[in-house]
Amino acid sequence: MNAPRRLVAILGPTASGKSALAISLAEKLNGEILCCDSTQVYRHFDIGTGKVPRTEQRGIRHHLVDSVEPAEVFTAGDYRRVALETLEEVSSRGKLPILTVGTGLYLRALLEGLDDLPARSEAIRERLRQRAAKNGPEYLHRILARRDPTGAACIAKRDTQKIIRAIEVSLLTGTPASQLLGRGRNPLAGFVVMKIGLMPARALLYARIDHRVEEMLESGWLDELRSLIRMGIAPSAKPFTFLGYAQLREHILCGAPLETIVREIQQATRRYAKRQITWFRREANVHWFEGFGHEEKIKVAAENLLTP
RNA sequence: GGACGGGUGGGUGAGUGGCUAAAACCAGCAGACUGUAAAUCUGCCGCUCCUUGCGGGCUACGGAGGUUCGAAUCCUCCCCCGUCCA
Repeated sequence: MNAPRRLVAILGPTASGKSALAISLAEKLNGEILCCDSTQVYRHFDIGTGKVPRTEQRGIRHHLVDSVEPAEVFTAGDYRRVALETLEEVSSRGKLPILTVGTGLYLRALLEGLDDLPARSEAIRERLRQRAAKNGPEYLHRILARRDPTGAACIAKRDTQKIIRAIEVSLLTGTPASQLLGRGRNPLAGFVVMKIGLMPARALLYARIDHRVEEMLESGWLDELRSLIRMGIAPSAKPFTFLGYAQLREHILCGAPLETIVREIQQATRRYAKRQITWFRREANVHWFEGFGHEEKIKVAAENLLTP
């Protein structure tokens, strides 16, 4: 049995300075960065997803960024597969893997594993959505209640997305999803995980989010989007639904006033940050720091925590 | 100076005698979430008390009075805002 290797995960809401802290730690601790973010894995969507530009990476390797094409659908299961390989590869070279975590579900998928459930089936989903459209918003929940009463009790009547997945799983496996959950999870083995959480004061975080949206626009976000549209990426491609991209597209294609759009994006981003915070609060064994990752004192404190 | 229109909870705004602590929406807060997760969904949202109940008390619809068993809603005066006339 090999000695357990180390893995660092930096979690925090958007704009809390995860990247800055990760780069600083990587420089000092011989690390490389693995992104754990559902949007940065997409190629060509750079500014709005908050990717660190090459010029600011300070020579630290960033993995898992830009690994799929915009037209592809990338899910938590896919992330787990790719991330496991990368983790193995990085750590086999003696480098400390540092995860920057914006997407809590992806971190959970990697650390705790996913049950062995079938992947999505577009055909089933399409059929269910059509029937739902005809029969009202709570129709699908009634279907689920018949097939899987236990599962249905845990999902809100109008949470169509989760209901569809539950029905999908029960159709594909012949067994209610609620009975399959919690059986085949295979947690990550062989790593000691250190979780560092960034939790700046709410008001400061919100102010920084607002400011960052402006900065993204100043650094050419709109031009990036225009060129993405010109590239001919299908309008239904997933990355076009990402925060900000969706709203800015309205501006470009329908002429919605930019000023209003900016406020909407800031608002939506603040709400997103709040959801991330809710998720991360439940995460076990996190060393929380009350500040931003780019603050010198936080960098020092985090480094001390990781250097025995 | 005169004529209208208007002032409602953090914001927009409905309500024109009791069913109204006051619709709806937004913001805010809290929560759930195993293959779309930057997604999707849920709850709370005047203050306060407890035996946490479709519970009690207090405060609230610009201000002060009044009518009424009962007023955000009707009347009087005052203050403020907008538009128009002088």
